[in-house]
Amino acid sequence: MNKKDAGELSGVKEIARRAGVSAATVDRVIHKRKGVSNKTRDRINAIIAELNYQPNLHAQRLASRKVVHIATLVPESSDETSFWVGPLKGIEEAELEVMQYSVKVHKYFYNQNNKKSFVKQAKAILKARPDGVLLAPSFMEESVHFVEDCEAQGIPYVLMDSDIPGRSNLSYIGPDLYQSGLLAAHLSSYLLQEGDKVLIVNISKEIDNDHHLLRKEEGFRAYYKEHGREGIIIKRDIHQLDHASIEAGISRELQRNRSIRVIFVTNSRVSAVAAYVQRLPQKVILIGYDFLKENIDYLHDRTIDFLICQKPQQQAYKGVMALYQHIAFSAPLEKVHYMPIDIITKENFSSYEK
Amino acid sequence: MNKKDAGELSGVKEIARRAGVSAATVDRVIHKRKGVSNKTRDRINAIIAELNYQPNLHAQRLASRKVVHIATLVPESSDETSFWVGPLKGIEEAELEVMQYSVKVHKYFYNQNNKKSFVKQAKAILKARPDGVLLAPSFMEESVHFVEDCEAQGIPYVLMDSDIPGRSNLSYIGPDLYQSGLLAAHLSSYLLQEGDKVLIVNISKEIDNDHHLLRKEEGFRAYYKEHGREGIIIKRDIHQLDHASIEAGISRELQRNRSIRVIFVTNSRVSAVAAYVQRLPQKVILIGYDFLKENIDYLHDRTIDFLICQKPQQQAYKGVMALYQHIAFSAPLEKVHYMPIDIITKENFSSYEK
DNA sequence: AAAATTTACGGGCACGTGCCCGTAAATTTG
DNA sequence: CAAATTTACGGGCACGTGCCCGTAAATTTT
Repeated sequence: MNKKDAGELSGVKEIARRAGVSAATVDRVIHKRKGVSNKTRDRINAIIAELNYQPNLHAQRLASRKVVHIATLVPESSDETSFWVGPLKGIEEAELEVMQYSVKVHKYFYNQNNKKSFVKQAKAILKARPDGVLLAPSFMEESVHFVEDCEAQGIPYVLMDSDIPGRSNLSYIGPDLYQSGLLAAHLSSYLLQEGDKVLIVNISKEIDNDHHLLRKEEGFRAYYKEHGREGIIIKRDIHQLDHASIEAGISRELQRNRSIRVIFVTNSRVSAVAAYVQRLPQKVILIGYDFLKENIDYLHDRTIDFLICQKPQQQAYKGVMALYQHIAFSAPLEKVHYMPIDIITKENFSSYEK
Repeated sequence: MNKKDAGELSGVKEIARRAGVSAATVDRVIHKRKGVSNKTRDRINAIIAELNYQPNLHAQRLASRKVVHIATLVPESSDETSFWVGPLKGIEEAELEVMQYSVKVHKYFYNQNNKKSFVKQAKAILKARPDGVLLAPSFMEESVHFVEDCEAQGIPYVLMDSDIPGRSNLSYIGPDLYQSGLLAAHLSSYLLQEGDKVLIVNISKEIDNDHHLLRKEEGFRAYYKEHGREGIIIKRDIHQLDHASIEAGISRELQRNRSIRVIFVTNSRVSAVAAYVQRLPQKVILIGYDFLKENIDYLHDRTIDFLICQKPQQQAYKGVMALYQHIAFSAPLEKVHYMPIDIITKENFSSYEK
């Protein structure tokens, strides 16, 4: 680690020297503040372009006396699913990393089965006027509303886990749900023998509003349609989340159709299905979603064969970081950032990075 | 973005105030320099612990007048495989990110088929005395030697892509090769019907020295051994890299054994196998390694069914960054950091993050 | 043409840390 | 016990940027 060759100055001072002005004037040009004659401004801008000046982020952040406020709005983790523990960890990881640099993260939570709680929290955020918002939308109509309010107030926001269909021009970090369904279909296609059937299972209180499930199912069906084998798909919607209802739904389908060999559960509730499937005499292949304790347990004893996962923790982490970079350093917000689609099996789950 | 509530000081100055000394003295304690009485040192250390003081990295980096030199030693990308383009990109990505902060990355390359070139480059690095080294080892004996020299000179180093078997206590970022073979076996097990066989293909000039291939094969075999089905495995080593030799090797096995249904190629040369398999009348399932243009093309037309991949670009990026963090901020070097094992198919390759 | 205002710019401090240099006080040496 | 040396500490500048404040010069108003 050698000493730096000192001597020539760099950054704003170097620009100032070349332009024959003071650093303060260069600063005014960079920040587009007034108080500089057009002539000087042009001269300085030319030099900035010529040197391809990039500000030193360390110095910038150090000198800035601003506190950045970021608000996050995600579901609280419930008994029904521990999925949201992951994103929360991601948020906290990011928080820990940036908090010593004058950034505050304000965490808001809503109940996934309760629209009102979402609206209430959204209102609270708007009142607090943060510098940026990370949102995991669940209730489509209300989410659209909230996002519009943010735009009206000029608050940048990032969506995660699920986008809002039909709306472009916003920043999204999360899975490509359609591709994810396609992939599940591709995987399952290898496992089917002549005459076998596939059962798609949607488990949600509001399936019709659940963009997540619907989009995955679309992708899944699209694959078999492309291959002219739509006929082998059977589908079952289950609107109650308790184990008894789920078991009843699945067992009915299995009795009705003996040749079901693969079950594709479109979300993380796959463990509830596994609890039933485990007790069956015949082997049924189970494909589901998300790296959760309860799912991994069934993966471990091979009741669940594949889990598809999209790094929920990293999603949230990246969401917060992207916002921070955008606000603090005016870095551009990527329009869409699809997370990789990971396939987890008994063999590789131990090295899976959340 | 509000103004920060000014008033109370923070960092070193706050510690100094509480201890009733100057900031310079605190600084001496932090950096373990002499010139402080034991009494004062203890008092200051207590306060540091109490406040859980973490230095401001922005200020630290800004104030430091050191230039950090990092050397990287990886294979040059050849006609035979474009694999090393990925890691190189990762290195350059990291370089771009840190170069404005007084970090210089010096890139050295060797020819994978030429031990001497490796030794020569290694020597050149030692002579340049960098602050850290990122190494992708190929020739085991020579790599061990190089690593020992680094240790002797006190230069921290990180291995990537392949570790050195039997040596612990070094930093490694890359795949868990054994697990990777296990996973391939698990995948393949779903695709086999009664009576089918699996063909393992190793393609390398120095198979016996190639830790990569051997370790993957071990994992693969272990899976079938565990399930009492070792008998279905057939193996073929191919020592020449040209297409004709590869084709000859594969076709011989296929003729000898008509029930081969799955071919597992233990490295990125799978595309050469695909070129042959594509022309066969029957469908053979192909599993191979690495996200390369030539492999993706065959994935796209479904000649290759699965590619296993371990984010080569990210490996290199993380390697450089880990070194930088370690040297510049004396962050700890993780002993082992296994990259996730990703399964790439036609459906998900477009969202794969290298 | 003098006064009031606006424009255009420079000086200088602050952010938190690293580190050189100067100097009283403590200790060792003659 | 004075002189030489060592120890223990404080002062202060630098890193590159942000931004407040002061002030000549240019422009407008009376």
